[in-house]
Amino acid sequence: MAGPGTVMPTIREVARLAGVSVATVSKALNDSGKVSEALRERVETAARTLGYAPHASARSLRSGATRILGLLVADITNPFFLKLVEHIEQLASAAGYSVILCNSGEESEREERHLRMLLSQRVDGILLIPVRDRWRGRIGALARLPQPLVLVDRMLEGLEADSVTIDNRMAGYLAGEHLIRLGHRRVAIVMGSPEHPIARHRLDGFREALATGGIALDEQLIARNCFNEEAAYRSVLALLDRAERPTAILATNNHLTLGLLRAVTDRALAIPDALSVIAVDDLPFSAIMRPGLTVVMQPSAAIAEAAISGLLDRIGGRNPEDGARAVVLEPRLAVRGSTAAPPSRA
Amino acid sequence: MAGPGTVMPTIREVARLAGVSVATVSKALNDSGKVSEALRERVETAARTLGYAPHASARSLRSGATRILGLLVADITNPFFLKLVEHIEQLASAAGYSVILCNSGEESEREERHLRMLLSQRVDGILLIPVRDRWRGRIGALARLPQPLVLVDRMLEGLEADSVTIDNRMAGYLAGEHLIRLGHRRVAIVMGSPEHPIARHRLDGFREALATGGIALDEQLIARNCFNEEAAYRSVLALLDRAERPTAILATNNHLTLGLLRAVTDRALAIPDALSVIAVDDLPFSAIMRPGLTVVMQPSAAIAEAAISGLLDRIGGRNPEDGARAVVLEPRLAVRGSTAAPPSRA
DNA sequence: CTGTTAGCGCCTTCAA
DNA sequence: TTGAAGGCGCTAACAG
Repeated sequence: MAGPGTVMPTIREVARLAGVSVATVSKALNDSGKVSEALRERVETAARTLGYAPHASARSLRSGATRILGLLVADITNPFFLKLVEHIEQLASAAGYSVILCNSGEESEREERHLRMLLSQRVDGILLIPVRDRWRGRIGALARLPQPLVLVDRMLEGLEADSVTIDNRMAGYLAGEHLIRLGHRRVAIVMGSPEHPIARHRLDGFREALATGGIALDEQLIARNCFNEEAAYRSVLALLDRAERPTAILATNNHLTLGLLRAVTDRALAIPDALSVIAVDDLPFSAIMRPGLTVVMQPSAAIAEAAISGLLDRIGGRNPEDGARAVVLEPRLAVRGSTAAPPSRA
Repeated sequence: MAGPGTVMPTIREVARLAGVSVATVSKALNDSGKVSEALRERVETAARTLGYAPHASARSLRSGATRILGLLVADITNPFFLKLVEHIEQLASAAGYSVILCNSGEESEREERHLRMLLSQRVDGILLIPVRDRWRGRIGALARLPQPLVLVDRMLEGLEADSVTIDNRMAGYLAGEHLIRLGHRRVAIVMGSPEHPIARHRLDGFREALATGGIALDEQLIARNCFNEEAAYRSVLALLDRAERPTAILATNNHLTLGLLRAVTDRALAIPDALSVIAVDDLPFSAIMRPGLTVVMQPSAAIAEAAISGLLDRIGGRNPEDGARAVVLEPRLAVRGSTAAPPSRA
C-alpha cells in the first residue's frame, strides 16, 4: 500500500541494526574515510534491509551542496528549447545532478518567482534561458546570485555572466547566402522585434549575405514585429499578396515558420517551385514534411553540453574568477527540398 | 559579478539587523504566531535589505515537507507526455510546488535510479509515467514508497496505486466507428505489442467498433509489435504493397503515426482520396499538415489536472486510506481532412 | 579503524 | 507579544 504509512528510516536505525555508530554508517555509505570491508558490508546490508535512503535535505544542510540544478526556460513550448531541456536533463543526470524544471512562459514575473524559489532551494547552479522582455530591471538580481549562472541561447545586455549562444549573424548569413546562390533576387524575411538582439543579428547577417551577392534587401519585404505564429501568418499573407511577390522567404524562428507555412498553404503556392522557404530552427517532425524544410539548425546537443560543462566547472570551483566565459557555437545549414532556384520570369 | 562570492544570509543575520530574535523573524516571515505590525515591517525590511531567502533544506529538515514534486516521465520525446509535463509544471507551480523532472527514456534502470533519487530528496509526492517494459520486478518498491504516488497514463498491473488514465478501449472504438461510418470495410491498424495493455485495449475497441458495423478485422491487416517509427514505416509499406490494399489505417500512437505518414508519402498515395489515415494522439504542428490529421485526442490538460489534484489531495491528507483512486478520462475524436469515404471500386 | 560530538538553518514548543 | 532552547538527519572534526 503506497502512502505515508511507511516512514523512511534514519541513519541511526541503520546504525543500530548494523551494530555500529552513525558515523560509520555515513562513512561506509559515502566511501569517505576508512571503513573495514566487513563493516561496510554489514552496513550496506542493514541499509538495504531497511530500505534506507539518505535524507538529501539533511545532507545539504550539513554539506552546503544540494546536487540540484535549476533550469529556467523562457518558453517550454518552443521545440528548440525543449530539445535543450531534454539534453540538459540527460547530461545533468549522468553527472549526478537532479534538475528542477521551471517554465516562465515568456513572463518575467514567473521567471522572477521561479528564481526566488531556486534561490531558496539553494540549487548548486542555474541554467537560464531568460524571457525576452522586461528583464532590464532584474539583471542586478541576476548579477548578485550566490550560485553560478549560465545564460543559454539568449544573452542579457549589461549582465556579465557566463553564456552559451550561437552566432546569430552567421545563422542569417547562411540563409541569405544559400538563397543568393540559388539565384533569388527578391527575398523576404519574417522576424520578431529588431529590438531583440537575436532577431536583429539574424537580420543583419541575412542582409549582409544578400549584399555580398549585390542585392539590397528591400525594406518592404521585411516583416518585423511578428511575435507569434498568427502575426507571422498575417504578415506573410500580405507579402504573398503583393504585386511583385518575393521568390523566397526566411522565417527567423520556429513559431514564425509555422505561420509562414500556413500562409503559403492557404495561398496554394507550390514549395519550392513557386516559392522557396527557409527557416532558422528545425521543426520536430519536419521529417514527415514533403518537401523537407531547408533550415539553419542550431546545434542543440552542443549547446546543452557547453552549458552543463561550463556550469559544473563553476560549481566545482574550476574556471575561477576570470570574468564571464562566452561560448559561441556555429549554426549549420541543412539543405532539404523547400528551397530551389526562383521560378523563371513569365 | 555572479558566482559564489556572495553568501546567502541566514535568519540570524536578519534577526540581528532587525534587532529581534530569530523566532520573531521566522514568525514574521511566515505569518505564524502573533507579531506586532511594527516588528513585522522591521523584519521584512531587514530581510529585503540582506536579500534573505529561507534555506529550503533547513526548513524541510525541520518541517518534514519539501514542497517539491517528482515527475518521472517514461519518454519526454513523446509529444503527448511533453504536453503533460508542461501542464503539470504549470499547475504545480501555481500550487506552490516545484517539480524535479526526470526522463527515463523508456529504460527501467534509469527510472529506478531516478526514483531512488526522488526518495532521497524526500519529494512530497511523485507523478509517474512508468516505462513500458521490465517494471514487473519493481512494483514492490513502488508499493512501499513512503510518499503519495499517482500513475499517469499507464497503469501497472498488480500495483494498487492512484492513477489517471484514459479509456483506451474507447479511443480505439472512436477511430473504428468513424471509419465504419465513412464506409470503409478493409481497414488496417499499426500498433505496438498486444502485451501492453494500452495498445491491446485500443485494438480491442477498434475491433469492437468494426464488429458493430458487421466487419471483422482482418488479422493480416494488424501490424503488431511496431515499437518505433521505423518499424511502423516498414510495416505500413508492407501493408500498402499488398494486392488488396487497405482503404484506411489507424496508428495507435504518436511515433507510429510518423512512420505511417512517411510510408504513405513514399508510396505517393493521396490522403484521403486513396487512403484514409487516422491516429491516436495529436501531433504538435499538425496544424501545418494539409490535409489535417483526423485524430483521437487525449485530454492532456484534464489528465494533468486530475493527476496534480489527486496527488495534492493525498499529500494534504485528504482522500485517506480508502484504496486506490482510478480516474479514467474520455478521449475525443477530432475529424480533420485525412479521412474520407473509401475510393469507389475500380 | 571506529565512536563521540557539534552544529548546519530553521521552526515550534515553552517560558517570560 | 517576544525570546530562549531543542532537535530534525546528516557529516566532519576530533578522540579513542
